[in-house]
Amino acid sequence: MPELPEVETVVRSVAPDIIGKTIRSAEVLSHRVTRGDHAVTVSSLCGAKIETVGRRGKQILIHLDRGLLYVHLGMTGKLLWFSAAGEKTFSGKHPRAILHFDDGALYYDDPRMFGRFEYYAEMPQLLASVGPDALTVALADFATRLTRHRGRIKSVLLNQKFLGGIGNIYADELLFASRVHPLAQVSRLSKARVERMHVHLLEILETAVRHKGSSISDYVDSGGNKGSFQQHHQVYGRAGDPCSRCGTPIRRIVVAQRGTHYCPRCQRA
DNA sequence: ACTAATGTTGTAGG
DNA sequence: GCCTACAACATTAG
Repeated sequence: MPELPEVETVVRSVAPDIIGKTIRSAEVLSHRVTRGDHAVTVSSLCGAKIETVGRRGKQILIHLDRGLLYVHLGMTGKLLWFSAAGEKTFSGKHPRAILHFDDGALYYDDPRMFGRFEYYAEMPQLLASVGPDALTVALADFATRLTRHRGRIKSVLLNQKFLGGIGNIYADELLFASRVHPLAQVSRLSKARVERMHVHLLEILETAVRHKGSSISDYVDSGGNKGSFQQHHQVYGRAGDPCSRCGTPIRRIVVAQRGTHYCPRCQRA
């Protein structure tokens, strides 16, 4: 569900719901999503005030006046805000954690439970291993970091240690826009090709954020609203469809255990 | 019944 | 250590 544009959209939508508010009570319902001692998590969260809501790659960082709430949406995680005033939005069917405020409640809903919802008294090391954010990385940084990785470009793009935030959808869309074959070896990419990839990376992510992300199956923001960038996908989920550039059918292969979509004519090996 | 799904982690082998 | 492939995690939808 969530790559950088979706996570950014969630952060932007949930921030005004909770910033400056105090958690009155907390419920933790899953031992998989929230690890450690649930009683400690609940007692730590109770009475804490939300100061800021931020993001690094796909990681959501909710800073409290005492510690940090770390949220990763995994594949199917959602943060849903329920206003006590009424206007019910989206009813999650798999709540894994709930924060109650005076004027509403924030639900962490996640059917597959691949996500995380964890409290840390101190800044965790989780963040250290994630590379710079893909939305703001400078060309020089992008190019330098690329040379430190080897293997297939698609695999490297999915590696969060390289850049934070790119997932399966945006990796495929970026490679199509840049006309790079997903199996291309990173070491063989020309300087011009790398520059082109950097331009398209920022362009695609910014556009996707403007469209509030891609709603492929059930992704929604904290108000239950879907994104619309899926309407602009050129290759992702379009196997067999004609390429928008040349008309050749889009092909689907598996790379790094992920479905990978590309145009065999526009993206030569 | 079978397959694939927006993600990450651990294991084994090269 | 880095890379690849594979399995695993748990659930839903086509």
